[in-house]
Amino acid sequence: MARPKSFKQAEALEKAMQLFWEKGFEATSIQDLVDTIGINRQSLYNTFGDKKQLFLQSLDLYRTQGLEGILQKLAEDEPVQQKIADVFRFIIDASIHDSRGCLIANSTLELANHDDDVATIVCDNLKNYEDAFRQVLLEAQQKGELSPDKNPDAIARYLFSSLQGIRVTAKATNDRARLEDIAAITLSVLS
Amino acid sequence: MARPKSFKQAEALEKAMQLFWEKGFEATSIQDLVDTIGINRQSLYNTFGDKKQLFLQSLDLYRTQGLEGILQKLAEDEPVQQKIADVFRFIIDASIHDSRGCLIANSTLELANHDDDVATIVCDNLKNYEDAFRQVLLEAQQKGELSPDKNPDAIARYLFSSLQGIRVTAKATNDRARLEDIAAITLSVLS
DNA sequence: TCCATTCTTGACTGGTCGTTCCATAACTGT
DNA sequence: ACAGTTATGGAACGACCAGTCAAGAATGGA
Repeated sequence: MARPKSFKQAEALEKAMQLFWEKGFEATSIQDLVDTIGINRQSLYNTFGDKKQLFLQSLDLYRTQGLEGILQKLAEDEPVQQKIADVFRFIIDASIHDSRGCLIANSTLELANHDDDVATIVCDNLKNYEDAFRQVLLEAQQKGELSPDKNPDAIARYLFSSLQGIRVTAKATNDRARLEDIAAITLSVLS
Repeated sequence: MARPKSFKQAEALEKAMQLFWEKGFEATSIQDLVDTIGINRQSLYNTFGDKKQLFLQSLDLYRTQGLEGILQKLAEDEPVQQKIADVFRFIIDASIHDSRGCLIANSTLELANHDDDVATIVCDNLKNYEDAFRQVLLEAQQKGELSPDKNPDAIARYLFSSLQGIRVTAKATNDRARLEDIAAITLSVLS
């Protein structure tokens, strides 16, 4: 039919995502992307559209990957409090080993109040995480692992907000013990 | 001795800070600053140095102003839990009325892992807030308003981290009730 | 084999970036 | 009134920005 692409689109998008994650939207130039992805400028435009479209696709890829990881942890056959603690431990590990933090959070603060498309993805992400936590908390109440006095809706929001806080705090301190202190107190409201 | 400036330096810095707060560091151009501040390009360079120096001065101005506001609230002659609740209510109000969020948090995620000067200010800010909370929590323990079982150090860290989380969450939802739910659960660990 | 289609290449666009130069204006102390 | 000093204004710098163009290369189907 026609000449095939000389690169894999999924791999290229992954590289773009990594670079946006490293540098942020504004600080990443098309030239940076061309160099990092290793494809030609025009191929980039043909495949992904302009810079903002490529960014949105990168952001959505990150969101999907991240959510998937969390959902897996929450689907384990373990006590709910332990599963949620695992999620917090995972985020703390990630924050310490990777100074880029969270691409969603970075993009939220950089762009969400000026760009509706970014705001939509950010909002979806919030909703997905809160839903995941809420569902697991409801199950916990059914199993008797969580007091029926607690409000799963509100706690789900609280947990997500706490995770965001930890990610921001982690950029100001690399002290794992401090972050674990925060997580421990956060999780104490579950018992 | 020489020709005096035709503008007030403090006012110019305030305007620069407002603009950086609105747009972020990368998205703010020197031309934007010249237009917004209303002074000549060369005067800007003479007075504040280059773009990054001006940004650092703006960031430090914001940090000082913000900290002062919080310290005032924590110095009131009221029960400690109420004072801390006031701080949270204040942050929620600010987050809802001002979509720019927190300049420190914005700068943390945009720049802290690439710029040591920004990281230093961000780190100082963390320390100042944690110190303020810790001191107030220690006083609370002395007055019997807070259980001696609690660890003021860890709770101080936890409170600051929670505030950051709320500021990030507020960019994804403008629903005041949700943010107040989060604050209520956060503060429940004090009692 | 040849055509239609798509991908790749590299030069190129107009515009904007942060920063600097230099001539001139305006002020103070003498 | 003059000298010394600093502020101002506007033009200019080279570098880089996001995005486009046209020509050639490579493929699959007929």
